[in-house]
Parts: sequence; C-alpha cells; structure tokens
Amino acid sequence: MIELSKAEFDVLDALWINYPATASQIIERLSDDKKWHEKTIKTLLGRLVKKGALTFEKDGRQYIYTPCMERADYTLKESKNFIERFFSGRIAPLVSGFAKSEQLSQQDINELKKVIDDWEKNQK
Amino acid sequence: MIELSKAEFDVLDALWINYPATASQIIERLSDDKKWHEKTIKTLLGRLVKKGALTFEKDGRQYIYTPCMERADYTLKESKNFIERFFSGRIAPLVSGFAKSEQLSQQDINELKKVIDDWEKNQK
DNA sequence: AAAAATAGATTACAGGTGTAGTCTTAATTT
DNA sequence: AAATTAAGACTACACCTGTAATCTATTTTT
Repeated sequence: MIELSKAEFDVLDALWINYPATASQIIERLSDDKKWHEKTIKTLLGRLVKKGALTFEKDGRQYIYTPCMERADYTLKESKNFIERFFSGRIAPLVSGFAKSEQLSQQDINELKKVIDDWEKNQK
Repeated sequence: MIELSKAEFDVLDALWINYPATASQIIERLSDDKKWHEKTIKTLLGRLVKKGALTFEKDGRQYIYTPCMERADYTLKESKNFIERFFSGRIAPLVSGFAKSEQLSQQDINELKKVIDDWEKNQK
C-alpha cells in the first residue's frame, strides 16, 4: 500500500475534488484551508509522483496531474488499517466508542441504520 | 493531544494489557508479535515517558510503568481525528465504505445494531 | 530585446521515527 | 573478590516529513 503523509494526503485530496488539474489549480484550491507556500505544495506534488500516487502529462511547461487511485479505495485501505490497529479489525467497537462519549447525532444514527438496511437487503 | 508513533503505540498497547508493569514484562509481551530488539523497546519506553504517555516508579533499579491515559480515551481521540480527516467528521461513510467492499460480517452488523439500540434507549 | 514572472528541478534543514549500539553502574554468579 | 549480567542513560544514524529557498529554463510583459 502506498503510504502518504498527512500533508501529501491533503494535496491529493485537493486533486480528487476535480481532475486532471494543474499545480496552480491545486494550489488555488488549497489556499483557503492551508497557509502553505506554493513551493511547499510543489514539493508535495513531486513526492506524490515519486510515491506513485499521481501521474502527470506535460502541457507546454506545465504538468497536468491525475491521481493514480480513487479516494474511496484509498480511504477504505486506510480505514481497514486503522481499525485493525486500534480495534483488532472490528468496526463496532469504534462506533461504540463514539456512542459512549456522545459523539453521535441522530443524523449519524439514521445514516448508520440505512447502511445496515442496505447491507441486509443485499444479503438476500 | 499526545501524538504517538505506531511503534510507540504498540508498546503502550502492551502495557495496557496489564499494568503497572516492568520493562521486561512489556518486552516479554511484545516478543510474540514483534521481532524488536530489547533496546528498541527501551528506547520507545523512554520516548513514551518523555511524551507524557507513561509514568514510572522506581523499584530498586527497575522502573515500573503505568500509562497516563486509558486506551479507550486514546483510541477515541484517534478515531475522531481519523474520521475528521478522511470523512469530514461523519462516521456513516466509513461504515458504508466497509459495507460496499464487503468488509462486514453478520456479526459486525449485529454488533452495530446493538450499538444503535443502546444509543436509542439512552436518548429516552 | 531586456526584464520580470513562472514552471518545474534540485537543495536545505530541523524534528520525528524505526531500530538499535555503547556507556555506566549496580546486582548476581562463580 | 572478580567476572558477568542486566537496568537504564546516552548516542547513532538513515529515512520520512513539513516547510520552504535557490537554481534553471521558459514565457510573458514592458
């Protein structure tokens, strides 16, 4: 599995919003949340390419970047990893921890019910 | 929040199994899963103390370690962090991602239902 | 055409991390 | 008592990370 640092993920996440995209577009998108220097983002783009998380094509002297994987796939792998590390691979204890510490809203509960519902329908 | 590296967490996790405990006991517990040198674990214990995740009392020339926080508290904070980063703070998309990629067993579903049930009882 | 801006490439550098090795001192074994 | 072992302290070192600055080659602007 490709391992990304937090900062690298944030850059990739800005690309996932809409791609392919140029470095300047990515920098633009990140400018709201992060106060990163343009050079910092370029460095991170370079590292992402090196790690195989991005590819690019040249367009004149610009690069047009495309992610090499989908966000859902990446987050699924990270989630499995996380749940394995902290909860021995079981998801309920995570949710239960949230419930116990009052992190869950009625909306969360409704959404969770729907997920369960859909899962059960799918079993038939 | 105290930030622990993966290796540091694994050492702390071995202590959470049962504490207080000496370095040798922790090393013993870790010997099944990890092939770490004893010195490595000692280094990690030192770093954990420095970060404020552990304290110790002296017993002769040994230290007896105790965690400074509970596992559930630590994992809750990590979980919130994780879900914030990858799912904008909402838990259902994580579970949904699991469901879609067939990561959920009937047991997981049963456990999740119970969590929801308990939550609802608690609301009344 | 000369100057300035801009793209990416290369270099920088401190602090964290994994993974020990060496040093010092006290306890245990012979 | 001398030698060995074992506990923790200190040191090491390469790679990762966050966060850019500088260099080089084009474009764009004046």
